[in-house]
Amino acid sequence: MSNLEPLPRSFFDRPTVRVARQLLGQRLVRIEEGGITAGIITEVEAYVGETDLACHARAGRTRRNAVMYGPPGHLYVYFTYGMHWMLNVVTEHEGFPAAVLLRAVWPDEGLDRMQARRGRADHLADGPARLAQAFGLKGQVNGMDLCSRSANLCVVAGERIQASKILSRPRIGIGRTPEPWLSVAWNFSYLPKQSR
DNA sequence: AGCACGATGCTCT
DNA sequence: GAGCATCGTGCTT
Repeated sequence: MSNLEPLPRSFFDRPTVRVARQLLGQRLVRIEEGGITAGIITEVEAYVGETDLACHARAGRTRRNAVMYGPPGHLYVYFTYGMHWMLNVVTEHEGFPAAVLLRAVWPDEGLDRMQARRGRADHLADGPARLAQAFGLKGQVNGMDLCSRSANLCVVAGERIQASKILSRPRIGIGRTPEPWLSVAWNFSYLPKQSR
């Protein structure tokens, strides 16, 4: 029986880069009527405030990014490239727009549901859009609270990843962003026991 | 293993 | 109208 205790809001109410690094190794869990879908978080990215020119909040508050300005521990979901949904967890105090993009998880429960939703048996959740599809999440869950007792989607404690095992790289897919934001190493990942 | 490209529609200027 | 926090396919090394 797996742990279903959500990480507390205080976990997310901290500097975004720290939250991002510490999300590695934790488990993303969705509770459905048909069962549990879950995986270990293996890749994330930090997007930090209006000064970060890769962050959706760079031009201030809009209808799309409003959730990022809200309290930490909520889900920020947006649509891109005409077909893909991205999942982010809001960080830092209310009023400061920042979030961590979930880019990959290592599936460890509910593989059958992920395979059905992905329409294939491999590459289930390695990539932000694949992850969202594997968990069956779209725009309708934008703004959801991941820290409430009754949340059917949350982050629960997994294993702690040693700092020496964490790889830092520039963020992916932000090609026209000016420096230094283009090159700052705010993509964090690690290799779980097995390889992809 | 790596690159090029098309799909497809929302958001903001 | 431009630009996208991407993915899958197909083709080349």
